[in-house]
Amino acid sequence: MSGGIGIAITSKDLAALCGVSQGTVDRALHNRPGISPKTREKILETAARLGYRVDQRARSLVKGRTMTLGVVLPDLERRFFSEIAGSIEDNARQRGYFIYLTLTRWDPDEEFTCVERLAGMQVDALILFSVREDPLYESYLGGLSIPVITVGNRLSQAFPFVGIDDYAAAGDAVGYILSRGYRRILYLSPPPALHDSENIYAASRRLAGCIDALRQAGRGVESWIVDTPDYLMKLDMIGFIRERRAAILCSGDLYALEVMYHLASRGVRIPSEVGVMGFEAVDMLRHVRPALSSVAFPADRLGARAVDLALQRIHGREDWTDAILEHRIVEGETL
Amino acid sequence: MSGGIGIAITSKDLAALCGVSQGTVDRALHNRPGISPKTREKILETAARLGYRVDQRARSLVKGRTMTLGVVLPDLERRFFSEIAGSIEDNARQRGYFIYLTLTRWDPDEEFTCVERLAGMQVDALILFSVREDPLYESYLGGLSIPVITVGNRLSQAFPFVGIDDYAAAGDAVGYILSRGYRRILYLSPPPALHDSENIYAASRRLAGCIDALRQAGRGVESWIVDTPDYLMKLDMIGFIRERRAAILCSGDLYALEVMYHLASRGVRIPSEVGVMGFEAVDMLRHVRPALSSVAFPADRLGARAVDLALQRIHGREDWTDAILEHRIVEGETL
DNA sequence: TTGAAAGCGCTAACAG
DNA sequence: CTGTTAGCGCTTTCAA
Repeated sequence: MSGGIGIAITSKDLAALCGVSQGTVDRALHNRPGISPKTREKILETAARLGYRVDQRARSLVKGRTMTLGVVLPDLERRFFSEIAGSIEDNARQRGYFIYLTLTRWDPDEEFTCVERLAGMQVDALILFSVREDPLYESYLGGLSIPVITVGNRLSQAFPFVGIDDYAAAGDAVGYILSRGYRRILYLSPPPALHDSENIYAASRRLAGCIDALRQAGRGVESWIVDTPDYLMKLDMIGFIRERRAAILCSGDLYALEVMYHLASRGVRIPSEVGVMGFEAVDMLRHVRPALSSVAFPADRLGARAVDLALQRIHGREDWTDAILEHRIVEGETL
Repeated sequence: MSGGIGIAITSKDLAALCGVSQGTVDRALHNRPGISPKTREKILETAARLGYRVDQRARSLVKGRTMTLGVVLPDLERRFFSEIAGSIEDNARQRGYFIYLTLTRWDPDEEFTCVERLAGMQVDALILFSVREDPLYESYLGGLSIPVITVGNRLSQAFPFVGIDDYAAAGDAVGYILSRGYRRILYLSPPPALHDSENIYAASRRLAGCIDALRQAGRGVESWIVDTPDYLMKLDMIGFIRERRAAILCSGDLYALEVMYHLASRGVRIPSEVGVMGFEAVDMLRHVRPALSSVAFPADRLGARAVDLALQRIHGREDWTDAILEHRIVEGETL
């Protein structure tokens, strides 16, 4: 035995071996009525003995459904994505669906390629975290013969969306920071879009939520926004920050870790001198000290809802509504 | 537009619309010889205009290859798995393959289900991190009509294996701990198999490597093995451990974090009182203090090699050899 | 250069 | 109860 030397057996083979027609074999295999117990028994027995397995792609050709969902994500590095991918897989498999997983690496062109190829594979629906922004692309997606569900990063009202309220989440984060007594707040935002074709919906909603919350906080609050890749250098205005207690709200836990690492190397103490808050609440970090204050998203439920929506649309239901699930402030030790 | 209302167009439609035969359409689409530039142009033009896309599953039926790889992993929680999944996806996609991702949740029965369903989908090869141990299962896998590549956890010599040398890695970890001056070492091992059907190859190799290295270290070294789920309680012999400097080698970074968290809550200082070492070297933890000493696996290269092997076997090459890639000690601040 | 026909493996509809 | 036929969408002969 050296792995994969077997020879596949077809329903036609089965028919020949049992001396019946293919139709009868089919009846036995999917125990449908209109077949005598004897013949069924015989067919089932030889099928089992020979390890017959129905060819799902042939089946899908006639059934018109492939029982697979196309999933398009930027990567699996960020815990949010691996969590949502896991959740989608779980839910899909439990309902008899497979998932084709494709990663775009944050490249809008790559995303198009992925979608195009998945469409060629005739997936029954698409679950898409889009990083692409482009009216033509949207009408292209709308013109596909399969339902498209967007997740995490909204594309347009035309497609069902599953995600959190990023605007409110950022606002709540700011609110939490304020409630901890900070009056000097810096928001570390992802850089603005490099190209027109980038979809930064979630990031811009967060930024807006942050700005508005800071504005509402009124005169007593000083604030900064940093959105450049050299943010660590920018933070070396920390001499300045250290003057009086300031807090840094980071648009992701990973950035928060980098910031904390950087601050630590500068001898800044957290949270006594500078407070830090993340965004995403990576599970693994629950075991790390100091525990990072953050905003948690229900990634597993997002994945479940995305699959729900996909299956609903597959089964022809047109009365979908977006699913905005609740975020949650995670109180840690860094504020 | 409301997402997925388009109607798919077939090569037959194309033929009718252009007033040619399906065969001619095919020649145009895959620019094969035997067609006049004119007709080709016309066909290509209408194909583009109508958004024709070849149905890959129909194509696969006649071609005999689905251009998809089945990937079976325990979960995506552990960074090692999400990293290897990402790497497999990257490499596969670059070579024109899709991946069906399935997760077993560490359940041997679930694993069988996944493999069985993937086989039904006629994937061209299987990349499998197996948690199942069972001679029947192995011969079942060997009897499949597709190649099986094992990754991370060896199944048997019958299947190509891509992984690291767990035995040596554990030995090196012990060696590193010794080199840091520790003479009292505790190894935190995953629990032994609960059922006969569990494949704990990697874990047992690590344990063996650890034991042998400790034995070789000789008389001057005291050691303990803990392999029960209540390991944190067991660690509360730390009053004892604290007597003289001891080190805890954990079979995974996550355990190491838990241990450190636990020790911290007991007021034990790391590494001055107790040293801790992990296994896996999760990338995100590079930004966490104290930086965890650990053993790194080249997950991305493992994924790449697994895809290589899969494609080689798909293309009929039988002269495979296992790919044992190098691990690396990551010097952190916890030892 | 093009068309017609057969077939991949399966299911569904209609006869018998 | 069972067989035959047609067809899913494509590719691949083999004729014309």
